Amino acid sequence: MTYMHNDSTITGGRRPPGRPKDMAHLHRRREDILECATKLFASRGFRNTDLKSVADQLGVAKGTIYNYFDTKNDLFFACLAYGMQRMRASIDQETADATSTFQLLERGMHAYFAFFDANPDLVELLVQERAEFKTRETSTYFQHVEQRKARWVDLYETLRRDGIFRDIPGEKIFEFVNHQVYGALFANYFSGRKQSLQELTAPILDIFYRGVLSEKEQIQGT
Amino acid sequence: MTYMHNDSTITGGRRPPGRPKDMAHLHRRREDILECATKLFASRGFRNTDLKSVADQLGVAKGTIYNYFDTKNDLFFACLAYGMQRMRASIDQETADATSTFQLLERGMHAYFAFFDANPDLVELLVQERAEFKTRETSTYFQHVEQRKARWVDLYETLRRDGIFRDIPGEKIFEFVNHQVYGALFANYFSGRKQSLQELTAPILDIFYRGVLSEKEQIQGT
Amino acid sequence: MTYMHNDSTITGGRRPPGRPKDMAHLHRRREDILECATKLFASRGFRNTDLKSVADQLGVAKGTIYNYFDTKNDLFFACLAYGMQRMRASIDQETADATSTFQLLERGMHAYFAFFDANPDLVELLVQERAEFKTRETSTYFQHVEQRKARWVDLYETLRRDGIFRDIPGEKIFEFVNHQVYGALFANYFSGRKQSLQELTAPILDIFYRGVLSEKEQIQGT
Amino acid sequence: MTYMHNDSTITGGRRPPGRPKDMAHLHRRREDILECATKLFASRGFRNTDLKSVADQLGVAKGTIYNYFDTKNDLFFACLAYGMQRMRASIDQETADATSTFQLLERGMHAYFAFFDANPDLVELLVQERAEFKTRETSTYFQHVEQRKARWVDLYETLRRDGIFRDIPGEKIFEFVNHQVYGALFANYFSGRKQSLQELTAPILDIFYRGVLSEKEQIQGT
DNA sequence: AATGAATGAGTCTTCATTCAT
DNA sequence: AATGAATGAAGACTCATTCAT
Repeated sequence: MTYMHNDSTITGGRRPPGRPKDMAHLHRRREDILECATKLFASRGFRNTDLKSVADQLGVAKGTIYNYFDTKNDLFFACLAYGMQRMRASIDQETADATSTFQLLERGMHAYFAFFDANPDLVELLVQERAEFKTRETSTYFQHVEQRKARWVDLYETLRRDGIFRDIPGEKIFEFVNHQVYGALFANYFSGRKQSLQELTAPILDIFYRGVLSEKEQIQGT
Repeated sequence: MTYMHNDSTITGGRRPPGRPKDMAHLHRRREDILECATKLFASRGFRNTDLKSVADQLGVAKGTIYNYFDTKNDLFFACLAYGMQRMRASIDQETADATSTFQLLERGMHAYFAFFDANPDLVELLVQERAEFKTRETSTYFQHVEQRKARWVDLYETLRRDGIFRDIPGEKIFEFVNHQVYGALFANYFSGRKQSLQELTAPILDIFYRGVLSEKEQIQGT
Repeated sequence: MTYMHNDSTITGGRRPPGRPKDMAHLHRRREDILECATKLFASRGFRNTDLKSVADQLGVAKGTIYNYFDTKNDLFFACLAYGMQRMRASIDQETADATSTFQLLERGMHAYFAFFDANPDLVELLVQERAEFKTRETSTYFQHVEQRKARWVDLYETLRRDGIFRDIPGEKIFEFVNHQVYGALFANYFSGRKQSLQELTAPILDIFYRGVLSEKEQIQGT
Repeated sequence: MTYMHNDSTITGGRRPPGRPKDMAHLHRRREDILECATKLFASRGFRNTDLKSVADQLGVAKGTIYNYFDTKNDLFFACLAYGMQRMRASIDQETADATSTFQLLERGMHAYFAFFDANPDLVELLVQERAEFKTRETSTYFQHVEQRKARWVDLYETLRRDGIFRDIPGEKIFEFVNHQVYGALFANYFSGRKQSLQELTAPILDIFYRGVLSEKEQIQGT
């Protein structure tokens, strides 16, 4: 039974009773929580981060966090989604106005590395996700990869048809690039030294395009 | 009390009082625990695995585990070390009698992939390590990589001096291969589909050696 | 701040400054809250009902409830009082114009059962009260019983003096009836089957008046 | 994989390894917990009793309780079952060697009241059960009642056939007695005064057998 | 060496209540 | 008067570790 004696004729039906919601405030706070939690999840690990410490860090009560996220797990996945969304936005923006195929490839890889140079916490979150939530079908990250896959495979196939790429299936090439990029990302993360990823773009593309064998060897190898 | 190498040389080889220790039994049980714990840590995650379940799985009491390993952390790191040791042994054996540089490279990569095809649990352990023990300087895996690094870099430098590889620093090449291999490993793990890694060896080496650009393009690109 | 009788006599009947309070509205809303809370307390239990759900059900904010009742406990006791008051009114009305002693007894019992047939929630509230507020001296319900006791005992004593009832203390008879009625009420509640209580009046009074022994046995028993 | 190197041939397969279980101790402790928890649940209510206080009362750690009962709910239901089992045992014993129908009725009622005089906590538990666990089909107590019902109805029917009871369905009589007894129990509980229930047996049976009307009235009433 | 009962610190989560607007 | 975000105390439950037998 809903309360019905709300005499809306008085206000002409325009304004609801009570204090109006401050949407901006809610949105801002939600993001504050996401950013703070991301930082802590990343630096201490999901299981070693208790919500009390997130709240303390924010100068907020524990209960407040629960006003924005139902459970600790939910908060974690929201951090993940928030990070992934920013990643997508960042890469899309960087690659939007590429004028050539090669430029697209270079910008894509560069944008990817640049984003993670600036947001290493997201790598940590991806690792945490896999470590703690084993039951999940696919990781958030790979859902993203799958979504973008077709686009890249098409690109590679075009280059192959045009005789620019050798006769290698686009899918294989995609896999190769994907592994390279992914490996660089995680190797950097796992090795503990936080070097710049962006700088890898050029050397990676060099080998990717031309291989390591000298000209002489390539001819012999044929 | 952790199980350690019971240095019988201390007693000068004379038989100590009491029932003689059944070293084989102790050693065997230690490995049983390691194998069982590895499986559970890998499938459920470190934090989601309680020692009670390890003990139950072994048909042993919880206290028994503590006779072999001081803490849960110790057990985890012992699992990791046990896995890494087996990985090293496996790869070393496969690459021992390579007769050419190219064969060494191929066998090395193949041995690596073959090992993880057969022991996917170790990948999980490496991820768990990074997820839970953030304070550790370097991950167990990268300690291994660093140890072997010089050897490979030397190899690449030789090939470069001999004019077989292009004029790319051995270190860069090492990094490239390392990322590729590492990326393949974790991509496979994170994506959830358990495909064969071994099959990747050939296509990876193909691109690694010759790049993706067609002959025509390579010449133009010069 | 709890809603209370706004004693307008204090201001001498002169109109207070500001917008005049819409007493009817306040009163009506107060009853809405009581009715909604009663339903939820009854169906979920006091401790399993949070004020948020009461507010939601009413389509009102949580804070609004606190404008009418100081605490959750207060709200509960108000529900109880509201229910008891309605019970008393209902029974008093039904028994007001009884013309004979027997009719009074029958109508009393019938009115009692009829009320709880129509308002099973109140039984739940009485149980909740006892379950949660152990410190309270007597239960709300038994305060009521005690208030009415003298009246019934007097009645029974009269019947006894008049030789209509056997030589049993009025208090004993009262207790017997009370237990019977009370037992019927709670047995029905506890057993889970919601049968009609009203139908019990006739069979109960039959045994109450004449006992179960056959005429023959009664004589022998003497 | 279960641990299999347990060389049972050494011990001839007779004794399991490790400290043998002290069954008596476990059983005793379980009952200690049940008794202590029953007391606290009864005096403070289920929701107002935290397991820490049960543990403290027992001079035991909180975790210990969880070694014996999986959840707080489980502990509660175990208390309930424990109490009901003792009730059944007590009543069965008292009524076992009754030589006549009347004796059986009297002893049954007396045993019932005597048990609850000695174990008032069980009444509280029954109320708590109904208050907190609304979803449960039937209350533990009424499951018991239903089990015993047939026996009593048969008895009453026999007395009716033999002309000892009036022509009232056994079921009705059972219901009447049940309500009386149940009402006495809960009225006593709810009213707060802890009077003796046993003393009620005689007056209840008196009215139950012969009714309240005087001989004269009974004849007229016919 | 093996056992498993006991321990208790650590955390997530709930929800009555407050109060600025 | 109404609103609902913020608060923080309270409590159920987990599990690594200890230790007497």
